Amino acid sequence: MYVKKTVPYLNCGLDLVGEVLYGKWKIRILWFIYQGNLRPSELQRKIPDVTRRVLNVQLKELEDHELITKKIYPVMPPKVEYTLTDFGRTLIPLIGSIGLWGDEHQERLRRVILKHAAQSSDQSGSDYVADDPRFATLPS
Amino acid sequence: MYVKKTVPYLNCGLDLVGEVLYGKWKIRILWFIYQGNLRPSELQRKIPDVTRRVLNVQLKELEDHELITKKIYPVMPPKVEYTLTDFGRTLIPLIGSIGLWGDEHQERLRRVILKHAAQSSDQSGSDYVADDPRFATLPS
DNA sequence: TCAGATAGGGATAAATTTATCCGTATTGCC
DNA sequence: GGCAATACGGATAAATTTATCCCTATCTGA
Repeated sequence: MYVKKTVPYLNCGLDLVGEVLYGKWKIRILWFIYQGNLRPSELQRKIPDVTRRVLNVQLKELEDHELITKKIYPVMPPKVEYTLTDFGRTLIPLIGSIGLWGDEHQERLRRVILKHAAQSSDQSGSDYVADDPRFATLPS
Repeated sequence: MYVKKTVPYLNCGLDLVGEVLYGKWKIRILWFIYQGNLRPSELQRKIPDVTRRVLNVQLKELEDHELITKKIYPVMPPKVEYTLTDFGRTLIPLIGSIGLWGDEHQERLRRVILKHAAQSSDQSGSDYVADDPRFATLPS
């Protein structure tokens, strides 16, 4: 298991949230669990792009951070279910709003994301350069 | 400049948001700009743990994604200011709520984060294993 | 008997992100 | 003159995250 070499930066609430929610699939995993996809195999079908390995790793971290709970049924073939903890559930409204914002701005987001991905060589260089003569020298 | 080798996963609003907000310092940068810290040097003082290099990289991405605007004053020594775009500003309420949630749950977050960081070898293994005999075999 | 479903995880590779180091420029201050 | 402040970005290294590959187990159904 990989162990961090740098110390986390925990100054404000935003930093703390980052620490537990930063992970490529974490927010989506929480959301799908909330939607009733409790078993790892169900989650994987919902998010085909994660590999099972990575899904397990992120689930473990969410569990360590007490956002979800793992329940192992001692049966064969194996059965495991994850559920949101009360703590994890308090995040749902936030995740909901974030998803909503994304949906509302879907087109624009898709445009800007695709524009600056891969080989799209955009040379517009649209930085605004103030040409106001007052700024010819920095006001002290 | 690094160019991605994998295609982005853009199925729902949540995926889209992830694409523009995923970056160790991005949310905090947006927040500090919102708070009036417009110049790169001011931002760096607010977030001492980012290096100027990385700060520039993330600012560039936020700019590419149209969340902030860069204004260059042609003066010497150089002066640059970033501002939230109207689009970027629509994110502020969300970021505000996230930060609030983090503040509210500050203690718990700090605890779970520190517990599972670095060398803290916790062997509690608190997974819940159902011992209900009904699950001795999987119900079909 | 063999494929497929279920779930887990070690070792390792690849991708990505973040950090370090250094060089460019100019002005002002001691 | 030397040093700090302002800002930018290439080359490269280190850290971190994510992915690939492979092996373990058992049961069901074709």
